[in-house]
Amino acid sequence: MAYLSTSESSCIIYYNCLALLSRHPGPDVRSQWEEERYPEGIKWKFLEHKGPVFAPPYEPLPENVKFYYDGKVMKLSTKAEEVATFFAKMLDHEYTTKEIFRKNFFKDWRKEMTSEEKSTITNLSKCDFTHMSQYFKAQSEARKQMSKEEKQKIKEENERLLKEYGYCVMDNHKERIANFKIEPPGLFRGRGNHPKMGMLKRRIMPEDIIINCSKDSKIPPPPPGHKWKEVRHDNKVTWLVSWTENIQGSIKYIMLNPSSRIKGEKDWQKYETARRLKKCVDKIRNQYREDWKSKEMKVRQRAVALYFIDKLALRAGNEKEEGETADTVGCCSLRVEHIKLHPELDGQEYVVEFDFLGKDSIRYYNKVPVEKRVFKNLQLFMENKQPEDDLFDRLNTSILNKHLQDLMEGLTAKVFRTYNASITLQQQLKELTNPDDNIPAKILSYNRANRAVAILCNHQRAPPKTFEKSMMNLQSKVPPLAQLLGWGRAPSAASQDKKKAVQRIEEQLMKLEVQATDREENKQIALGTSKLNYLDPRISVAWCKKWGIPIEKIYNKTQREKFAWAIDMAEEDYEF
DNA sequence: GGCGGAACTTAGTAGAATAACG
DNA sequence: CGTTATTCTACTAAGTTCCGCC
Repeated sequence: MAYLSTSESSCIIYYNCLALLSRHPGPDVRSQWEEERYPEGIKWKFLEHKGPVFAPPYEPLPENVKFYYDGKVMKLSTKAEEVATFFAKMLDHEYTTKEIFRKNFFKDWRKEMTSEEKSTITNLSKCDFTHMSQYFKAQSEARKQMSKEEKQKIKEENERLLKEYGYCVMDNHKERIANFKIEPPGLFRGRGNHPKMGMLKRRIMPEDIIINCSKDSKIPPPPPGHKWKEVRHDNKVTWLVSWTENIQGSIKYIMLNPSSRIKGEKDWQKYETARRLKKCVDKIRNQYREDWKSKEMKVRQRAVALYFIDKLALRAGNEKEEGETADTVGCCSLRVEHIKLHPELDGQEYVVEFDFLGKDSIRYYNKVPVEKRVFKNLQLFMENKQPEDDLFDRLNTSILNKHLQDLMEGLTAKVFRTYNASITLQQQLKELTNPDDNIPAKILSYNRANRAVAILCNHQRAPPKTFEKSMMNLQSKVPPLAQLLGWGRAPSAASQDKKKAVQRIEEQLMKLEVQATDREENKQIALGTSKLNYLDPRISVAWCKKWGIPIEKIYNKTQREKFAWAIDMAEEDYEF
């Protein structure tokens, strides 16, 4: 078959094949196609790459850059100095004032010291890193001031590195690697109130590295004088390189770029699963509403949790090991203290007030009117419990997902987020797009639809530091234009040229207003995450085709590469 | 079921690159 | 053309899911 072709053009054939399938997205067709290519969990047949790029070795500080302990100059050993520089580089950051950060840092730093240093340096507060810090600031300033030629040289070196290490060959396709550089050593910066913040992330050596590639490929050589930890040939996984990180003891991977076949296919599959949910979501909703009445507490809890996941797009919420990570929760791990019940609030009945920290310690705050049965169940679940007790004490993600699997093949909690995000975009686009609008106004509508999803998924960002100023700048452009318009309108018998000029200015003015509105509404909302991970790109592609919007207005270059499959397959009548 | 490990997706942010401005 | 605002990319942390073992 065409898509098994090994020729250079097979990439195009592959996409065409996807396009063909998209018009007949039956499960048999796809599994047939997948089986042909990769029987039972086989991810590739050939994989060749150059291995990772290691962090540059530590360069000791120049002699004249001093570290002071208790007011006196102290020369540090190379190892201790390196760790000290990590701290010095973060001196301006709030992190370095936090008790936990300082405690963790100091403990790990001491491990790198010589016994002499260890006996001298016993109090972090007596350490003076300011000179080191100033040196680094000067360095980064100097980097900014570099000449064009010097900057060009660095750029070329980066390009060389990318060219040599940034690509691999997987099944006859040259693919871009997402992260071919090994994470450099430094101080761990967790998000939120992380118990391990400030700990030393150690330097990764070739001896830590597991290489994964095919037997018949050219195996990447370790750096001279070094050995890999292991070379394996596991084609049931997609990663090229892995190592174990020392903070949480978890495994890190080097994998392919989102533009790669293997990621694109998976992404497509994800949206197909969400579309299958669309077909049975009504039935599932009826089912969980029935389950609210169940005799079994476990079933009731499951049904209420699922209602939250569906209605509020909450994450599943796995249990976490206490003291290992920041205290954050998702649906199944909600505690009594995270919700407040209001039989009546602001004229609404049965309101649940949510207030908890979710992924990345982003706060979820929401007041939601729920159905009476849900409310009564919640009261029941909270009876005789302490604030720190689990709300759903008979439930976890594994129980929930097992149940979901029974309702639909491939259904898990996160599919609801994908489904609700994508269906919301589609609905909002239908509702908000005004056919008579010009392109900028239509794009504003698109962004608003996107924003509705971001709000649903609680995708927040810190307001940009220059937000107020940039708003002012934008506003200040309006009066001169308006004035110009006032002049242009005055003569009653305006020439053809003048009319055109007026029209142009009106357009500019309108564009400006649209821009200002968009920016204001976007202050604390991050659109990127939903765009990249939750919205079926075919919805956006179809919308662009339908309204004659250039796809570049919606997706930048990287995004177009990631969504190449969708851009190729979706027609203007695509329905999620 | 409970647990730990492995693999993979999803997440916000810092800083680089690029565009807009004067 | 240099400076500043905005956009994009790289980075890596933090989730979810699945699987094998007891």
